[in-house]
Amino acid sequence: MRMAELSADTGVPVPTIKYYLREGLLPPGRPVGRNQAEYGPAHVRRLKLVRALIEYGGLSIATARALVEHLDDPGISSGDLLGVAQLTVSAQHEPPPGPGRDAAERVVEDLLARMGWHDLREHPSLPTLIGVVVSLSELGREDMLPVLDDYAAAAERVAVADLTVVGDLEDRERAMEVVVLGTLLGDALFSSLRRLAQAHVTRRLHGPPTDPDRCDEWRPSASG
Amino acid sequence: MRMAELSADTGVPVPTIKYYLREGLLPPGRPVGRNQAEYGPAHVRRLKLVRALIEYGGLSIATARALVEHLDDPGISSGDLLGVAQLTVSAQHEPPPGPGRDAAERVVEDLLARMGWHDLREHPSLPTLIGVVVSLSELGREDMLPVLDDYAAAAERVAVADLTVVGDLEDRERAMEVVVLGTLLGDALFSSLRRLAQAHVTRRLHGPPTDPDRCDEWRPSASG
DNA sequence: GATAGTGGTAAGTAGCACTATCCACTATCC
DNA sequence: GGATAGTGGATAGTGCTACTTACCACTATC
Repeated sequence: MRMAELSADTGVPVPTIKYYLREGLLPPGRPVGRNQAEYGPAHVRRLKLVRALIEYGGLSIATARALVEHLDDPGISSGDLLGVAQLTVSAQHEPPPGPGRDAAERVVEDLLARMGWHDLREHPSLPTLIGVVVSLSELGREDMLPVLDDYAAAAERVAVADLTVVGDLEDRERAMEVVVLGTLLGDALFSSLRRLAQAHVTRRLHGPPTDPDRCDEWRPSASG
Repeated sequence: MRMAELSADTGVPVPTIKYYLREGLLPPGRPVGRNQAEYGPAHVRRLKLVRALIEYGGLSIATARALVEHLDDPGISSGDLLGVAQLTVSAQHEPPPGPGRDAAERVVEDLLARMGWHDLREHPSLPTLIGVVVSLSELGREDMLPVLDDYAAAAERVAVADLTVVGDLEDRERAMEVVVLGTLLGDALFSSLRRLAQAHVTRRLHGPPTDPDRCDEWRPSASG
């Protein structure tokens, strides 16, 4: 398989494939002659994986590279990879110190205690969680904090489902892929479902949108 | 209140405030003299809101502007705003047509039917959902599709919690804010909680990460 | 033997989110 | 009342990212 076929199979333009090769997102093909190389199904797969991570997982090129490097690393377990995937994907939003932050930390600590989630003080997602709570408090929206318990319960349910799928696999390479895809595409999956569920629940509670002139705002048009 | 105080209260640099004023993210102050203007608490609030939307909601400047424009629009209900918020925040990922897409559409349709979610055919989040399913199928990860039911059930639980908070409010302006914040910061909130839950569940099932040398990869360091 | 395609590299581009600089003017402090 | 810092407003520039274009010597194919 040459580059044109690789491009056709994945929908990724040839110059972009060259770029990904340069950036190490895609391993080079098996060289065959001075300026010819052979690509296989593994390249198609990797390219689709990278595109999915970037498009739906919202990863940057650099983050995607870090992830696929770990994917190729034989000395890493799927549990470790989960941590790496989580780290690479969590933007570090260190909230500014102050009384607001201290209060938010207490809120989050209490939540973790209620859930029975222990020893997560070092987790890279904690600062983001605390930062969101700080923002909500500064905006005077403490009335939104009680939903944290519902969110956490739902999150635990999702996590159990995630880990169950991984647990069924003994093939290490596949397990790693499931971890990465589950962590990253799972976010996109869940937020889509959340929006759909919101629409469903809203309609059940309040009926359809009140202003018929605005229904077209649900369609893809402007202001994206 | 002058610009310097506005900057001090929010942590946003003065040139950035000027930029936001130019871009319409922040309404101009009440003019007082030829080159002086007065800002109030509403400006502080709006600025914090915008920062939260951008930082934790991941919105672009253009999307944030579209949202705050709708926030100021008196002729829009909170139900409509939910739709607008969802639309502005959902990146439109139209998956390419083909047999893979048809199959994915059927998978999603069945899921919606099982959940009892009707009349969502036009919802802007559907293409994203279908796109993720297409990606998973193309990567041969159909074994991840069964978790969709768990995700959807969790999403419904979260949506009910979301809408309950909104329903408690009669003040329209506050309700709109809750909708926007809930939709956008809720994503960040939930994915943080999901990662924490994954860590918790993983540890309960498999014990701590196997390779102690890799534990430092949980800390913020490289490869972001 | 003409043409299209190949791998590889260097340079260019478009968009985004600021940031710097300048301006005439004003408020404030000594 | 004069120096200084700050104001609103505009234009231009910056740094980054994710490609895209252009070019090269070479090769496969018609």
